[in-house]
Amino acid sequence: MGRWEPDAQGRMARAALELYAERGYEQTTVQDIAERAGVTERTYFRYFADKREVLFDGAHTLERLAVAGVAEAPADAGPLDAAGAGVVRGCDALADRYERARTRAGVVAANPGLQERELLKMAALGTAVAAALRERGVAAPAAALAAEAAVAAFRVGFEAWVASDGGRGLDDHVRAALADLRALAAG
Amino acid sequence: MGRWEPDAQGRMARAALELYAERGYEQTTVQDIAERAGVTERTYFRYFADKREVLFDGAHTLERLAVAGVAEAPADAGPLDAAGAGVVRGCDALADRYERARTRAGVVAANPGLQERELLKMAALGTAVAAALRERGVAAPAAALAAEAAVAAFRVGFEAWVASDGGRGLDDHVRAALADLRALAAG
DNA sequence: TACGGTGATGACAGCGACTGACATCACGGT
DNA sequence: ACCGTGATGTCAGTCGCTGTCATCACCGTA
Repeated sequence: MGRWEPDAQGRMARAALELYAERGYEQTTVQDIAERAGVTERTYFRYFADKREVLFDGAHTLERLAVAGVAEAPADAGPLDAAGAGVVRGCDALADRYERARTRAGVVAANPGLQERELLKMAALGTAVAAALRERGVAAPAAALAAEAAVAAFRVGFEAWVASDGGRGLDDHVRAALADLRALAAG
Repeated sequence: MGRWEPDAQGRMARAALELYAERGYEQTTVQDIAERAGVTERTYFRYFADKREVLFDGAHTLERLAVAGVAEAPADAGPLDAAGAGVVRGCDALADRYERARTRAGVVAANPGLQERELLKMAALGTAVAAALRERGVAAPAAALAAEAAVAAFRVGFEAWVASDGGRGLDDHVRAALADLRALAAG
């Protein structure tokens, strides 16, 4: 693999997921990833902030979709409805990547450090959704709570999805979690 | 400070918070903390797993209180009520430490790495509360969602507390967030 | 008092994550 | 053929973190 092969970032992301899944996150060095991708360690750190970030380069897409979903929710939808519409829209970012999502979820579940990063991304998603809600005129505290609740439902739905056989879509699971949440709060 | 002065852990925790607040987390080395506490770097890592953990040694107390609060909630309380009672009970762990909590919150807010750790602790709190709810006979999915929601309310309440002048107690803010959450879900 | 066991600490070497500085390379335009 | 530009390689260095072993203070016991 030459020095100027295209898609260095994609090669590194794939190499990292493979290695993390094969031998574990801690047993993989950044140099291992760089070698498999045909670059040097220094180049890795030009694309990814640290050893973990390579697993989270799709987070931005998810966030962008969710914000769009909130903005385009019906005008008469309440805060929780709008936030729910956002995270359901975000599901499009992962819809056709069930296998990869499953592998990745297994890697993350096996390492607390990676869980930390995932939680930070989810928190950022919540912040973005909350901002989108305020854009709709929702008051700040209600926006924060509705966003947090919707993101919690997304997480629960995501976990159910990767634990399933993939027969139903991620969005189905997330919608079910949102419905559960409403039932809970009412009870 | 001699080699065998008592309360090495407490000294290190105080030194770390001071240094993180004075010059920032990244500008502080573990050796700086160890020196101010009168120990060596190696001793630091015998008490704390890493450079961040020194700010989170109270998390266990919070978790234990919350679990007790859930277990002792009225038998006829719903899942969200019981989870809410848990996080309200957890407030006792911080009730008389407003100043320290404020300083610590500022340090954490200034560093994404510390936010990650805080999120992990909150997730662990949610897991523990969910387990306590299942102990009460709540079904697994409902327990997870109720716990997540209650922890979200705790976080919102905590943020309001440290942003306030400390006139009202942390538990007041958390109770208000829980009430907001109910109103939201109903709307 | 002398002695030995025990737990905490210090000293040291080493790996790996991450960064800054500078050289080098491929490519496109002139 | 030349040059500017951006991506990459090379190198040195700091810091987080760990394993290993020696050392120290304390405590019980003879």
